[in-house]
Amino acid sequence: MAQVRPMRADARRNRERLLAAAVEAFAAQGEGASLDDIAKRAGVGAGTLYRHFPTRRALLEAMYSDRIEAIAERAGELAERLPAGAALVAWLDELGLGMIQMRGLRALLSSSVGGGEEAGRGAGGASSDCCDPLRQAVARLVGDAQRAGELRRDVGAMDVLRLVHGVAMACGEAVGGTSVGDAGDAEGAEGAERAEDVGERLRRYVGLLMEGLRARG
Amino acid sequence: MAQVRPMRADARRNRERLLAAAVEAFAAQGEGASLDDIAKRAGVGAGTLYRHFPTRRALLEAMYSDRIEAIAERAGELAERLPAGAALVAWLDELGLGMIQMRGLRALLSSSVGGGEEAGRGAGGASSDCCDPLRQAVARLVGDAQRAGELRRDVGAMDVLRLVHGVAMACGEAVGGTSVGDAGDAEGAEGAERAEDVGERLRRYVGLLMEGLRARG
DNA sequence: ACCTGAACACCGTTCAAGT
DNA sequence: ACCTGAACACCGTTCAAGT
Repeated sequence: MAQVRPMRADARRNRERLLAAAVEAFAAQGEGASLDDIAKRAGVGAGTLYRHFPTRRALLEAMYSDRIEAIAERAGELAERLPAGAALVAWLDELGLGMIQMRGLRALLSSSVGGGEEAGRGAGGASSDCCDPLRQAVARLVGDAQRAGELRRDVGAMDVLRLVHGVAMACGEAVGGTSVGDAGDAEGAEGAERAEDVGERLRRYVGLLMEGLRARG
Repeated sequence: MAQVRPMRADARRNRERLLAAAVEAFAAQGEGASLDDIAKRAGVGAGTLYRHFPTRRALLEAMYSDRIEAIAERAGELAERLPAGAALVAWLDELGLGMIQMRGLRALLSSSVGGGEEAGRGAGGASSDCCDPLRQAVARLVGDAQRAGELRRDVGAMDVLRLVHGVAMACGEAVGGTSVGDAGDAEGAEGAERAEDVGERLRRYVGLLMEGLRARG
């Protein structure tokens, strides 16, 4: 699992630089930022990027895997502190906010959850997946809520994940952090909204959704 | 609104050919089919495509405007034949199925509804929009259902549109009609599912969603 | 008035040559 | 073992030349 032999010092440094540049680029230009551009920002050759991250998806996974695991771990904390139904709602809010903040994560989950066609699945063993921790987390919370009689028993964990994913995608685009002074359209980020507004909308939508998923007494 | 002067015969013919080729290409290759390819299929020069459809979005709008209007008109029929709540559900099912069948329509609605970043809004007067008929249709059905006491009054028509759009996006990719024998991955359309399965899932999800949106008596 | 297709810019991806 | 960067293929877009 871990590297058999530690990476050469320059390789490790390049890897870090690439990841940092990628975070910047995706934040500023959204998904589909130019890979060539990322390599240049990082000050490495294009080939080096491909050596470390053979696909765009691999790069996204590396960027977000820490954050994904952190979100997955929150499930355990919430499950301890809150009743099962509330824990599920709270966790889904956090997941949705994560997807709104990290544009790339949406594409990842998209292909991981069977949602869309962006960020094509890697060729090969399609099964192992960076979103596995999320799947496990939602399975646990959904199971708890069902056993507690707070959630319909005719929906599965994947249904819940898919629905929240869809809702988050439908919530709109929050205006990104460091938007570079693009020479493009005037009027600034047309159509984008204040991050808080989008976040609030997400919570409303997750609430409505949960209303439908709640077990009827 | 209508053409001031009728198009020259060859122009009209090319336009038809381009639309037919586009329908084929989008069905076979999904969104983001090559525009150059579409021009070649249609047997016209690349410049001709741009003359008729300056942006990818313009092409998609022209392709789907008939279908969009047909769906919008269904709202009136359903409103006459069914109680307000049932009419809304039935119409949302049809809209969702439309979005699943027409991959391009999802991207259109995405940008139209403030959902995603695909299919960038056309520069210029962003207000007029091919999805206006859908907006009007949903506004009518939502209003009816609210007046009939069958729908919460704290949600707006756009909320409903966004939610159903999100749910449809989350439903997964139906396997397309005429999938050309691509030399790509083995195993056929990996991850795509039988159209009926996706359609059934959509109906389930719309049902769950409506459960949350229903007015509590 | 409209069409053609060569030309240009840009991006992803590969690979021979370097250290 | 890893990096570089030129080279290639592909796609969107424009525009001078044609009819």
